[in-house]
Amino acid sequence: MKYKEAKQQFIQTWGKLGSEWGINRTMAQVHALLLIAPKPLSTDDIMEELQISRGNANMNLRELINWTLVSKELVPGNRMEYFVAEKNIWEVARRIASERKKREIEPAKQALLKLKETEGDKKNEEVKEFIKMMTQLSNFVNKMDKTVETMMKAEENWFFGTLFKMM
Amino acid sequence: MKYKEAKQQFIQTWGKLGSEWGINRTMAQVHALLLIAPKPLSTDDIMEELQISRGNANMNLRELINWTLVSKELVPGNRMEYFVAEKNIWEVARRIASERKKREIEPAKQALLKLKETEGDKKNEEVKEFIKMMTQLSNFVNKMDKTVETMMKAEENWFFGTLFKMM
DNA sequence: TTTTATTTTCAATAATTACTGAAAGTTCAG
DNA sequence: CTGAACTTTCAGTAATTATTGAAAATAAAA
Repeated sequence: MKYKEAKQQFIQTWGKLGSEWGINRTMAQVHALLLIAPKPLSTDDIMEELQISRGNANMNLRELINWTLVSKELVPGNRMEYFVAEKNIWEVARRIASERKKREIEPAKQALLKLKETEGDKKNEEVKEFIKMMTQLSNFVNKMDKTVETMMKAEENWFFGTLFKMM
Repeated sequence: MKYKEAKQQFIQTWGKLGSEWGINRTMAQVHALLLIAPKPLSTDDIMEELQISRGNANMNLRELINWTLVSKELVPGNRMEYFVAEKNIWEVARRIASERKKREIEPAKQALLKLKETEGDKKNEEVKEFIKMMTQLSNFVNKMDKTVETMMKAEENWFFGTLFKMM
């Protein structure tokens, strides 16, 4: 496969994967573009490559910056803003994990913790089942949370190395 | 908090978490309802509880069955279909991981593997950067894939136990 | 300061995704 | 068989989510 085709296919693949995991498709495509760019890209570069509007490009770039996956870079002698992505994939994975933990897991964890304390007749089958399930879920989410924390602190080779020794 | 309120809140929480991770909100809500149900539920029960149409309830139940998270259960002396969810959360997690691996990770993995073999001038900065990134991503996805495989075979206490010894 | 370049915002609109409800299909008791 | 009970499908519609583009805001240069 030729480079140009491969590039387009990567952008599509990354966009599709993102949208399957609840990430805006265009945001994932902008990320893909920056991941493979050997030099910083401007908003206009991104608009051109993905054929999207300035507003769309701008919003998704800001969002990628919020996710700490992309940062601004000043190109000397140039007023325009340029953007670069974090290129180390382990670091990328850690940052995504960290953001999703903060945005989605933690709130769910808090909610489950409260729900575990539901009042009610402990003899009632429904109430019993409910509390049992909330307890199970709460325990599980806590363990997943700790796993992500371990990952966030860990160095890649050590993490997977240790993990694969388990197998 | 009273049971009725807690139940509604759990359904909302689970639905929200699902939709944030690319799962149809209603499907997640049906799942929530079945997770806390002490007895099998009929399509009508679910329509009533979630205030949704028969078509919607039916489609989401089928989809949950495809995900192997829910199964049909025949209630003797009754023609109607009843549904139960797998209640062991570790098992639920394994099945979700297994399905997402199959549906989303594997295809991406295959695509990256092909893209790594992109032809082109190896002196060209863009081509060099592209191949470097595809190689990194491919390696990473392979490791994640293996991790999920380990998890799928493992018993919960052993898995988290071993993992937490790492910390 | 004024002008010009650039970024941000957001109301209007488009695109996508999800839902309804009734008709068609299936299953089973009589 | 036949008909009632129940399930599935899917065209039409509703709801949600994403995008555009132009005006407002900001920042740098003249």
